[in-house]
Amino acid sequence: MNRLNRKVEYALMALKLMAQKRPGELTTAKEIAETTGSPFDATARVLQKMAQHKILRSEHGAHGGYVLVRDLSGVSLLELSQLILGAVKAAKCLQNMGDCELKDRCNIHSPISILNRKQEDFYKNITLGELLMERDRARTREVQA
Amino acid sequence: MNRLNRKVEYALMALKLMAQKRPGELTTAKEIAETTGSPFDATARVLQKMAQHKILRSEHGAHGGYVLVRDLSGVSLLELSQLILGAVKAAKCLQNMGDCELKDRCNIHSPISILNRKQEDFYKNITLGELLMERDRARTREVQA
DNA sequence: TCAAATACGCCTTTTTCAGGCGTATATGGT
DNA sequence: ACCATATACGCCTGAAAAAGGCGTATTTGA
Ligand code: SF4
Ligand code: SF4
Repeated sequence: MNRLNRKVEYALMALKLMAQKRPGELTTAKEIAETTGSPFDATARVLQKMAQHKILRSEHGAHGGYVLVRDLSGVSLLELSQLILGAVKAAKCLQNMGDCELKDRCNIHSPISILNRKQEDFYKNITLGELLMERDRARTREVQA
Repeated sequence: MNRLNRKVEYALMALKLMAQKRPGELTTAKEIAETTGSPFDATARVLQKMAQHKILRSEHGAHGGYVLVRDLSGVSLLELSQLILGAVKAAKCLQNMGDCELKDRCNIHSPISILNRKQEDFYKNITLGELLMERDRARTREVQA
């Protein structure tokens, strides 16, 4: 249904790259942008956001960079999206400071709120660990197909 | 995560309204737009789309209108979204005719495709019936909380 | 002192979303 | 026959959101 935000994609690419490194090894925004092809500025911004939220640790100055400090199996896709995008709800009226001009005549408030809850549960249960570290996912998919 | 498209909201409002009527009773786009406060044109368009896909039946001319012809418990939110929005995938590269400029260097193809599949499954399992006909949903929620 | 890196705010461009307009067509009432 | 009221549909414009570039400050190792 919904297309993944580009910034979230950049974050996932960066995390995937960093997860493949030796523990403690630093990665620069430049390196990430160059290997993935993503724009430097946008990449740098999501790295900063993730550092603020303690998913990464940043080191300033020359030979600086970022390093993964949280176990990705403990980070949900919901958390990642929220820290990058801010809380995104299923409808305007649920959003923080959201004012929908239909709010008085609207007849789907409770369906929308139910859906919102289900969506949050769904994304909360997808961890970046399981998403990015697909070991023998190929085999699994063949079996399912 | 993702905000529901406005057209889909209009469709849900219309369906909810029509589901509350006597079986076979016609509802006009004008009535729906006026009672829900949604813009007439946008509402009319989603009604036409739903009629094309045989969720509604339309009657032309004076005293015309729309009537629900499918059991909403057999219609998924995925189906509704697809017929209104067209197939929407989790990323550009999965979209029909989608060309992502990163596709060769991108390192999250398979995570994205896994996510896409999960999302589709999720929305496929939400029926409009369960979403719109919330009988004693209030009680249910209290118990869960 | 310089080079390389993070940090951050602002701005423009691009793309998508939302919705209005015009017009054709169908149909029942008068 | 004519008109009022509906659906059907394509096109176009304006608003909103997404995407991303620019400038600059700060940190730090060589
Ligand atoms: S339309 Fe109804 S549900 Fe959607 S945002 Fe406005 S009030 Fe909330
Ligand atoms: S970034 Fe990777 S996943 Fe996202 S669209 Fe481009 S290719 Fe597909």
